[in-house]
Amino acid sequence: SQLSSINVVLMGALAKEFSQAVNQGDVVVASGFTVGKSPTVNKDKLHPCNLYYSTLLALVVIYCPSCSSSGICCAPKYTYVRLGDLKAGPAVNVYGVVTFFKQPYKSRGTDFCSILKITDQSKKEILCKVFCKKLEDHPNIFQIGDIVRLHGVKPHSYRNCIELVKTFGFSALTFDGVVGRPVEPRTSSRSFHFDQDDRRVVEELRSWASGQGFLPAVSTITLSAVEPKQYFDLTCQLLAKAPIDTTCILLRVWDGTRCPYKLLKVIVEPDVTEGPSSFSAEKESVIANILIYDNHVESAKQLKPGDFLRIYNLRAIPGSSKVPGLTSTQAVEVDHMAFHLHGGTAFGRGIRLLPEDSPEVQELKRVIAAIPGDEELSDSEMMEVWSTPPESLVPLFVSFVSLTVFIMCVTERTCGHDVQPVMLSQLKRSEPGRVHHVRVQLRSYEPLRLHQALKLYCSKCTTMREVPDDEVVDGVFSEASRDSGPCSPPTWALSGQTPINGRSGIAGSTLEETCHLASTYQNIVPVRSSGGQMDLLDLSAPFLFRGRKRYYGCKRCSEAAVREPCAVGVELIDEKVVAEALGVQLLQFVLLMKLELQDSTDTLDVFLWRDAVSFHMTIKVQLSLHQRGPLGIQCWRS
DNA sequence: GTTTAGGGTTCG
Repeated sequence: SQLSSINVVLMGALAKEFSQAVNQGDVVVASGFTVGKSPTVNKDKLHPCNLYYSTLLALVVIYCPSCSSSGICCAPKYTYVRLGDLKAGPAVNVYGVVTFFKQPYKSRGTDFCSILKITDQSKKEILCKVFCKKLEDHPNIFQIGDIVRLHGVKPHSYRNCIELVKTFGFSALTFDGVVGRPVEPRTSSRSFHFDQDDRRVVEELRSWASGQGFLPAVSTITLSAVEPKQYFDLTCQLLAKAPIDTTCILLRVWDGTRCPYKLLKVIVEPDVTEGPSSFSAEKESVIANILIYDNHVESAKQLKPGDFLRIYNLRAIPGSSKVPGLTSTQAVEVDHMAFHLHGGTAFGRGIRLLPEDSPEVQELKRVIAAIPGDEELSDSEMMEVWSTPPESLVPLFVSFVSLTVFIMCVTERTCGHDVQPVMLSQLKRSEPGRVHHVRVQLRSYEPLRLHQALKLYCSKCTTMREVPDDEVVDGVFSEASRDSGPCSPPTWALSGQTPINGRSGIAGSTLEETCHLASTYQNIVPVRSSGGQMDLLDLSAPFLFRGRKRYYGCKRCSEAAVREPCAVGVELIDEKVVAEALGVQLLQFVLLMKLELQDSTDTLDVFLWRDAVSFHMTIKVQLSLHQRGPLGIQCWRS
């Protein structure tokens, strides 16, 4: 229509309230009206449509431009029916305390189905059935005792009982049911009506329910309190997960407490594990392996390491346990506690993600933070990570998809905190060598993976090179083994006490064998036979293996030869001692990053590089999980 | 203005 006016039809209490409040010239905002044909269009030639008041949704706000008075809200009062007064008939609105619930699950039809039972002061217990395609439209219930407000539910009679079924105009708000907690509605609705009366209803239901005794004394059980054969709800953080077979997925979780029973170990391939494939022995001892079956596999697939979860109706199974997907060669562990989430939805069985800001997650975070030794990675642990072959780091960092870099301040030794920030355009015009502060936005950064930032640096010739990947190193090893002929190693090289080791005299060892040896011997120097003499490998490969760490030498600056290290009187034979003995110029691990910064005036490329061991001071880097916040590992380097 | 499910432990 070209017409710029339209009729709005109000009825009932809203019409009365509106007529008392409105004045000519007021601005009116009408929301939630339905559009219908105007029956008078032929007579009045006005707009062919009218806006009609709809009982469940209409809201009118009046604003007076001349006096700038605040808007007057003429929303109709929603009316709520006591559960004891429900009769089969048109849609109603209700409040109730949740006494039973099933997480939304995929129905055989087109929607997800939520089942809940609610009660109120009338003590009538009513079953509610909610069918919605979108998960977020379902009531967001975490535990028994939560309070729901349901709009647009239709009372039906089924087997002589009144049930409520979601109908058109359905919406749900959920509240924590604990007396004293903030009254904050959980909902995906962008707008909803909630006022002091609603608050009062929630608080009344809370205090009524607290005296009724149907709320569980402890809402969930921790790993430390779980008993064999028990069914329980577990609030926990997901650390890693791995598929077992088509009907089973493994979740590795912890809740910050130690289970008094031995926990089932499940061995899976590291390359199918999402999240770290292993943890320190200390951490492993508090990690529970949970086998998730059948219909729950689908929801488990959506979870990410770092997520906080509640698993409902988990079963603790003592004794031997057959794990699907494992071959007969893997020993079945007897007397270890296994946790199963069986198929089906009986007893509310299911998994749900808990939001970061929920009191349960806040509490869980406190408990986890208090576990000794689980602070952020120490420098040595970080170094451990950095000097590990990049491939094995990938699972650890694959989830770090967003990298935020805060330029905090330059260290006190080089400038003071009173330096005023300058714009980038100004900075680019200034003379070199001066110290500046900038306040900028990070536009992009490279590399995207932390391990890719790791380089090898020679402090003598100041060149930098990439850390070779295993394929390259493998090549050097097999090349060396082809060359190997007989040679007589010096006697000192055969002793397990010395830092020199190699399968000299026969053939060179493979990279894999060397890594294996490195777990037994403190220092492994791979060697090859060259003209009957023992020689070092090409310096493209590490010249030294110490545990999981590998050390490299500079090809340009080393004058390498196999010599006995003069380790007499030296207590610790470390990489420096070995490098010196072999005439190898040791390469340092450094971190190199490129940042693209911008402000309103210009952009600037910044290269950061630093000794990996003392990477701190100038930059504070927060690595965070992009998805849903919580972190398996939160790294703050400062 | 349809259907789905309509609570009540797997069977690994």
